Amino acid sequence: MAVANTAVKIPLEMPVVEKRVRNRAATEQAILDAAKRLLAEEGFQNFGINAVARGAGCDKQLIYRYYGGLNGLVEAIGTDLGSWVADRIPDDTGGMFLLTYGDLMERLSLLFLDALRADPLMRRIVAWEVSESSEQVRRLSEARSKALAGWIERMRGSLVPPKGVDAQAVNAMIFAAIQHIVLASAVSDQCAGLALKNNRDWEKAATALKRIVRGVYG
Amino acid sequence: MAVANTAVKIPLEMPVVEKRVRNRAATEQAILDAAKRLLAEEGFQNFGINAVARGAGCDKQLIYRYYGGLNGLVEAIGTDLGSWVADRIPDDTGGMFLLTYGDLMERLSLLFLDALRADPLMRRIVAWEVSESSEQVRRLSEARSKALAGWIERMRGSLVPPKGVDAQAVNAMIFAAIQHIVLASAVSDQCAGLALKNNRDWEKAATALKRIVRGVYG
DNA sequence: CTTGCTATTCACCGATCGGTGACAGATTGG
DNA sequence: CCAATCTGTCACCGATCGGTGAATAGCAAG
Repeated sequence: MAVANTAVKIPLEMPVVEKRVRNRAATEQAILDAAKRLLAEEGFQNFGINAVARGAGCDKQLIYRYYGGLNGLVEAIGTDLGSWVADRIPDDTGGMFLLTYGDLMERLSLLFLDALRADPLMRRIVAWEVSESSEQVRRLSEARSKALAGWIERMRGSLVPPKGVDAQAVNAMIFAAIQHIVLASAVSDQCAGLALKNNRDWEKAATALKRIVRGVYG
Repeated sequence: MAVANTAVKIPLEMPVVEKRVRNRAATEQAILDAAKRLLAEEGFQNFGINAVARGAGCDKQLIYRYYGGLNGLVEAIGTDLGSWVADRIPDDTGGMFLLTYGDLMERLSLLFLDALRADPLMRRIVAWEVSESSEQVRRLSEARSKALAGWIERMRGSLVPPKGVDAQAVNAMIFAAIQHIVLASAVSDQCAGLALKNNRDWEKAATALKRIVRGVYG
């Protein structure tokens, strides 16, 4: 093909364009950060290659190069999740003496409730978990539940549940309740007729939660 | 524009195409059915005009004409939801005498658990509710919670919760637990470490649920 | 049969999606 | 200095999305 006009465009006024430095590590981090931010703020619905690249301010090709596509990127998010949990939920008893299993579960429940309320990324992941059954989300889900189980185990210490109670099943119910109520509140400020807007509402929820725990474990 | 070649294609072998009768009412119903089927089977993720039209075997234009687009269609689904609930959850006490509020809540919890487990459409809607905050899903959500509240009210009869317990908050927790555990089981056969595959597993869940209810309401 | 009316289909639009191949500029090793 | 390598950009692909205007096919009354 004949070259007709190769006139180079020379901008008369040099735009002080941010000199994008060549730095793979920084770019990888920017991509990962953008992915987490996007997922936390927009949810999994419009979470895709194009959106992440846009958010990271780089070309989507780099996501393929550095993470092997969305799958790898999601996996990287999952890897982060461990420290994420450790950073956000206290690992000690807060100076309290947890004498009984009931004490423990009450504290765990309230801590988990507050932590989930404060963590949009976690919330989006939980919502994703119950909405889709792809390999991607399965990995994320595993990472999350593993981190959570580790936290619980560390907090449990040597306390054991009372005999005659299927603690695993009961606790699953309790944690399920917390997760659902927090998810519901995040999208509609209520759950099953219970308002969940101000702190007053959440006090009521926390009290109900305590009552349930104490009703089972004493 | 000059007509160059208007040769009409005449298929040599007449395909025995299903003679599509002209019947607006039937088409509307087919569209609504396809929408419910699609939502129940595929979830809200790929729920759109094109998919519904494909599922109903008609052109998407008809969805705009008859329902005014996806919004109207979703609203129609919501309208159906009332009878949907009434059809699937028993409205009487099943021959049992519910003497106490605890009896009532235990029965309601187990009925709701089974009903939700057996109803994929409801499950998808609940998952949708906690994943998105659009106007569409808000309408659906309202219809669902209204139907549910009505059912509970009918079942409640004259029973009143014990004094000293915030029944609204506690019940919200209980229903939240049921919803989340059923949603989780539908996508991953487990919830918070508790397996939820066979009937044995569900027995454990039901027992835990009863224990929680009895722990609060006696 | 002709003339409407209505149900239904068809063709096309612009936007966005995930994905890929080719290229440009900076860096580095010989 | 040149050549290879690495980082980053760009243009393009086919598919699908929601949405719309126009044409077509069947029915009913005149």
